[in-house]
Amino acid sequence: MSTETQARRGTAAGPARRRILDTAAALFYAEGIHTIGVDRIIAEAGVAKATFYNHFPAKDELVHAYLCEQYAFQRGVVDRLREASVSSGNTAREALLAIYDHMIDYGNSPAFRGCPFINAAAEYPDPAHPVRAAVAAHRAWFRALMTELLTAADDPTPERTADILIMVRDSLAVGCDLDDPAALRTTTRDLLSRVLAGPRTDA
Amino acid sequence: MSTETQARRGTAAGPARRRILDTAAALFYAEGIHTIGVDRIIAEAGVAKATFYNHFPAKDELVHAYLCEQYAFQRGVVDRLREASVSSGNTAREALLAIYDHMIDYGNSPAFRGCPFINAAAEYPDPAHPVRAAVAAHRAWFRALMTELLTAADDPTPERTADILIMVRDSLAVGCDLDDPAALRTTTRDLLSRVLAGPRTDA
DNA sequence: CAGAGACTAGACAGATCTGTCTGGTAACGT
DNA sequence: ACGTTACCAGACAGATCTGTCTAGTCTCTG
Repeated sequence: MSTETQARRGTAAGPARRRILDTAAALFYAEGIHTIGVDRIIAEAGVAKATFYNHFPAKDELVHAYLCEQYAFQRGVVDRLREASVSSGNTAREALLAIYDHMIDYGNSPAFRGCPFINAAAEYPDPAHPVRAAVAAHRAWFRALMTELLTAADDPTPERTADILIMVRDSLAVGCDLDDPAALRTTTRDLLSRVLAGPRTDA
Repeated sequence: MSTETQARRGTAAGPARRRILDTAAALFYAEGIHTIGVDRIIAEAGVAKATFYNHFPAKDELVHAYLCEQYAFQRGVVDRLREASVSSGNTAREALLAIYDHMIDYGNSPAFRGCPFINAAAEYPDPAHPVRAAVAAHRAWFRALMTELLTAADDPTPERTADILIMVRDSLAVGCDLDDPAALRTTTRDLLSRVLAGPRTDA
């Protein structure tokens, strides 16, 4: 099969599959995974049921694809932020803070409803479920990213501080959904200022 | 109706209602709320369906009761911890750290599956739903508790630091479920040491 | 003893969910 | 022109979910 055909209506990138994934992502994120039925996704995506089950043999496959796309999306955002930071001549510490500023902005957007991975994990408690593996992959990526930036920023204990920054990320996602996200802007910056220079020696 | 009768099999404290609440709490927490059907609660509690719907007119009422009990339970635990701390002559700061140590222990228990309130909120995104109100009440209590202890511990900015400690709590709950809870013991203590003496002036 | 109230057992209705299957349309490549 | 393939429309099966209802038991109270 020619690549030209694939680009137009190939199995891997057909417009139906895209529509399914986009509507599923919006619905899963906004209303939860278990509450959204396949019928609703089909109706809102304007897709036949057979087409849906042709692209995704089971609902779980769609859920997994949804998380994989979220993962890729976040990596893309971070990559662009880092490039912008590098081309501006920023330090690694400034690049790291830019990532958190972006997360705070995102948490303040009206559609924000928490971290898709944390929310999915709450709905899939079984550690052996593929959803949990997707969540773990995303977390491993973020941990490595933090460690790398902290090392470049000459943090005295990059792995340790990275673990702390993951905690900051998680609490930011939870708090922006459950508390006042505007207040968390100040709180998070304060927290980062207390965290980013290493453990205290004067306490 | 005499209180004696109530104690034995009264409407407010019948053993059937207790069994329903206990099994529902265990199942909701371990496997999620939407995934647990009323039939399963009824079967595992050994209760007739009519009895269930007599005590809880709808499943949502049971969910709400489940969260209210969790709230009461946590308040009880904290109250006992504070009393123990006071009778040991501990400072407010030590009492606060004891609460976090207890949360870390809890997060390291094998049955730990995250914070029941955060998990419930993930399953009930609608801000107008009673579940969200129960979550907000619990968070308001915890914020007030932190502020009180920090004020007693002479923290220079108790409200601000309290907001940060809520973030620490949330990330602890998420992380103990999704990451290695044993590692979070060290990480959290490190984080608290960086946080608890106020914002840095040397950075 | 008689009545009230909590409880059990389980059928039942109606909706919804996942997944399958049939049948038809339209665009493409050979 | 023909076959392939992606797609649409919708019926259907089987399970499961919430909630209602009937009928009967048991225990305590008056």
